[in-house]
Amino acid sequence: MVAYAIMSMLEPDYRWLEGDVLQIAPRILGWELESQAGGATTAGRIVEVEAYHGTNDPASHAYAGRTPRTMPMFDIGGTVYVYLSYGIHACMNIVTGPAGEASALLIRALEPTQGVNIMAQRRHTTALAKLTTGPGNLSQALGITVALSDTRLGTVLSLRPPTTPTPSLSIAIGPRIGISRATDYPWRFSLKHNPFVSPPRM
DNA sequence: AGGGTGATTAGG
DNA sequence: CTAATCACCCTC
Repeated sequence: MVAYAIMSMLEPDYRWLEGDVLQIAPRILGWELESQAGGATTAGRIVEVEAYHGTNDPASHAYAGRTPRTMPMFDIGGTVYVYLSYGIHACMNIVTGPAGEASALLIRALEPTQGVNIMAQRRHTTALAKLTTGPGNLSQALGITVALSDTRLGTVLSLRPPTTPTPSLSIAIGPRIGISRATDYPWRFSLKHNPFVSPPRM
């Protein structure tokens, strides 16, 4: 009992990520994504995500079934899935749902909260607006690489809840960006009027 | 609007 | 082995 209480304090509870990805997507806005990668603490509030809905979503990497790369997507909610895009950009996803479902949220933009100087060094710019906007850019800022794929939230990467809940009226919903299939699904979620959301803003 | 960049995947 | 395809980003 005591051991369980201590474990609960040390390990944040990510079981809420085992639900439906389309329910979780708006809820995760406002949460802080914190990284200990590279021996420094960097973090930002999540302001934009896209939902990828398992093996039935033509735009999802899981659509083709289980492959070596996408294996983490088939693990339980709270697993981290990072893939390399166009040979350059590491893009980070948080897996949702039960094991076998392969749904995930692509983190598309953050509002910087911790380690701004380090992020500026890694991004080779001091422009705050360019640090953590776009999935490849935020990974570079937080030191996220494909080496972190198939890890679990609560190790190198972790989530911290928002201080105030996000009103549903302040959430914009629209089609996903940069895909060639299922382009009409309204599965992109962002905070309205937030300057760190990637273009096109909604 | 166009191109760099290289892993990943299916197909021969 | 080859070739196509990319859940991107920067510069022009």
